[in-house]
Amino acid sequence: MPELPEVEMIKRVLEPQLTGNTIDQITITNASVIAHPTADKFRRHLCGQVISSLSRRGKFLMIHMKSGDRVILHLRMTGCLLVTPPEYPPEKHTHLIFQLSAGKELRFSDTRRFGRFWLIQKGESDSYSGIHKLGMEPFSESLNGAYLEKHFGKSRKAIKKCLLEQNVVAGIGNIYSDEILFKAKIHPSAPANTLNAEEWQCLAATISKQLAYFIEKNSITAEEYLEGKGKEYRNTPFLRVYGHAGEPCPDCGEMLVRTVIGNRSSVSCPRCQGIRRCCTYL
DNA sequence: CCCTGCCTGCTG
DNA sequence: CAGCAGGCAGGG
Repeated sequence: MPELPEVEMIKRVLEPQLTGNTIDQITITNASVIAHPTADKFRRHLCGQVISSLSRRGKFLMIHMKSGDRVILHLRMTGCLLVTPPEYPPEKHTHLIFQLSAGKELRFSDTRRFGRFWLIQKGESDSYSGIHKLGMEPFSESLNGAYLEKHFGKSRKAIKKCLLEQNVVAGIGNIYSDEILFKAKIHPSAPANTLNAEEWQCLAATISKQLAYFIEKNSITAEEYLEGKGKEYRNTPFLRVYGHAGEPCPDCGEMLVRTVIGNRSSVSCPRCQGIRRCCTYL
C-alpha cells in the first residue's frame, strides 16, 4: 500500500512515540518477515536497545538505535505499524511485536506478508535491504528536468514505468505516478523519449510538489492514527485520478480511462493528458 | 527487458 | 469463481 507520502506520515506519527523507548522483549510469530539476519539474531541483538530516532528513505523506514544499529523495514503492499497499549486487541496477521518500556508495544501486521525487516549492525554495510540501490529523494535540490532527461530521455518506455523506477527517483508508486502525470498533463503511456525539455522540467517540479501536497493532506495525530488502525489514509479523498476510472475528469469532464501499463493499472484523462499543454508548476 | 511468484482478501 | 490490489526480487 504505502508509498512515500504514507511512509512519511507513519514516520512522523511514530517517531515521538518511539524515541527514547527501550526494547524489552521481541515476539516473532512469523519469522519470514525477518529478511536479515536470522529471526533469532534479530531478536537477541535488539533486546535491551534504546531507540534514538526514525527516518525514511524512499518507501523504507529506519529505526535507529542509540548503539548505532538500525532496523530497516519496508511495508510493501499491506504492512502496518502500530504503537499500542499492551492489552490493545491484536490485529489479525500480526507477525512481530516489540515490547517497549513505558508499557507500550510496537506491532507489525501484514495481511499479505510481503513486508520485510532487516537489522543492520553498527559498522555493517547494508547490501541486504535494497536501500543502497535507491535513486534520488524526490525532495532533493538536485531533482530537476536535466536529471530525469539524463536517465530517461533516450528510453522508449512509457513515462509511467520510468516514474516507478526506484533506482532513479525513490518513493513513487502506482497511485502517485498517476497523480503526478495527471497534474503535469503528460499521458502515462507517452514514450519517455518524446518528452521535451520543458516537460522534463515540469515533471521534476510536479513530483516534489505533488508528494509534498499529499504528505500534507495525510497529516494525522497519533490518537487518530491508532483509531484508524494505521490503515486510514486521509489523503485518499484528494486523489484526482487514481480510483476514479469511469468518472468525469475533475478538470475537463471527459471520462477518465483505465489502461494497463507494464502490468499495472493506470488512470488518466484522454483529453487533458492527450495533447501537450502548459504545466501547472512552471 | 518482461514475467512470475510471493500472500490474503475483496469485488463483480 | 476469476480477477484484481497501492511492491519488489529473481529468473529466464
